[in-house]
Amino acid sequence: MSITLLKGDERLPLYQRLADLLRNEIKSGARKPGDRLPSENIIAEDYGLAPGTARKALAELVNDGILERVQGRGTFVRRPSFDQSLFRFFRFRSKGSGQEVPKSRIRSRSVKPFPDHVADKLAQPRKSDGIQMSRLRIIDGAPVVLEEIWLPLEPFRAFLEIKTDDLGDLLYPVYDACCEQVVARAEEILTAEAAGKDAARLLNIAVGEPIMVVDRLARGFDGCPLEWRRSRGPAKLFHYQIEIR
Amino acid sequence: MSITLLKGDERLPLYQRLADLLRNEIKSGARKPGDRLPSENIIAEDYGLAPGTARKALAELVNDGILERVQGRGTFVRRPSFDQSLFRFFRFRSKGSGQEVPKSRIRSRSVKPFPDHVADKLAQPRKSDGIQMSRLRIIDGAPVVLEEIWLPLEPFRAFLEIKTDDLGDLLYPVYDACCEQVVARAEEILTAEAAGKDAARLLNIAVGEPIMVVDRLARGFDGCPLEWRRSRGPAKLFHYQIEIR
DNA sequence: TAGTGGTCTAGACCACACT
DNA sequence: GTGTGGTCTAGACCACTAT
Repeated sequence: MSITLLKGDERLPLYQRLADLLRNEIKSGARKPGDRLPSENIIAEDYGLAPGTARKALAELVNDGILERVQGRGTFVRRPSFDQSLFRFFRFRSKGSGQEVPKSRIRSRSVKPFPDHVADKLAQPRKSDGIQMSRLRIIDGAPVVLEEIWLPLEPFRAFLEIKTDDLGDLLYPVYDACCEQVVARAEEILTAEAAGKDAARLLNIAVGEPIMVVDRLARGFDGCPLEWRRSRGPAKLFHYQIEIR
Repeated sequence: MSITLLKGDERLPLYQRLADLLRNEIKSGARKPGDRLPSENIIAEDYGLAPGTARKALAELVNDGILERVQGRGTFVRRPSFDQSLFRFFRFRSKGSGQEVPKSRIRSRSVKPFPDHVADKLAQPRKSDGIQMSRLRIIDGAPVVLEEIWLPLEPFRAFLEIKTDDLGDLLYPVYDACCEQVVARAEEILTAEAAGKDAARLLNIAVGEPIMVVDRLARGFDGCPLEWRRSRGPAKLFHYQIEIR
């Protein structure tokens, strides 16, 4: 057997070391979403492993949701999907079907100083300027979610040049197209609070009614924070279900 | 190669059919939590498979959280743990550490007719009698969660004989000990509402303050519903976090 | 037809737990 | 020491995709 070409802790199994290596290549951006990886035989050959060992490493990454394998086509770096976002538990379905993206109405977009808690999340200096946006998401003409979005000025300066009319209902593709920033993952936190005056008016509910609050911090491949947003919707529209085994 | 001894859809791979078979044995109660399975070699032999194939089936069940494997000891049916319950996102930690089970104060226990929505969940006839219990969970002397619990009269009649003082802070072990009912899994649903008069008084918050509501339907191995409970706590103590990849 | 991943086999060797 | 699961190898054959 040839010498192992994998670095890392020698006590770890080979398939682990290979998985870590590939994970890092993806994190660092050396491999981007949609890229095809070499076949398992090629990978195995390259690192002096048996195909089964390479296969096990790939299986682990598939399990982590980082890779996707399609029989006959190859192994691909998975594009992040927000299918599991807490957001989808707001029960907006346009009458009948489900699944659609709610329409957005942009209420404002401007450059102003970050609130301290946002600056901290985005790893920006306190009191420095950022881009703030406020949107209302609407289904069948009824407001369902109010969003406050913050971006660092760099690298999102080009985002300010885009006409509001050209912003669709999804922002992440715009970040990619105009600023070459790709959201790779995110953390979400769910809390609840009583509706304040402004939120109540915009969401068309009574002051003091409970609302669900979802804070999301979106990150790039390198883990660098890209966007912070807070989404608020009436609690009566929210319904989150999990399984315990 | 010997004939396959596995039933099921012949188009499915062998490891899938074996996994399905074992899953059913566990669901039906033929194998109970804590039971040790035969070694992978024995299983492989029994069904005329290669060890690697049996291994893959077992790996799948480990991934599903149904089995647990310990090197040198064997493969075991996993006991359900409520580590992932939404419940743990109520931020009660006794000063300092975390992790403890909050103390319970039983407020009442009696036999009365199910509310319709509870009867439906527990698959009992509407208007029939059930066991109702109300508890307050307490940390450091402060009330944190109010619970309403419903059980079907059968098979829980023996539960009524137990002295309140003998009920600890955890109920599921009691169900097992006195009624031979084991909770195998559960579904939880999270919503929020404004505190009513009673809840506010018991939880020591203002009327109208938002509270988080977790409904849980616990089931036995056969999927039969065993217990329904609704837990309510102040939203300000609740903080739920997820990762999106 | 060539190349990919998916299934399955049949072993060798190691680390760990019991007793 | 014996038996368990964990790692790793080296292949065969199949199903699917692209050309």
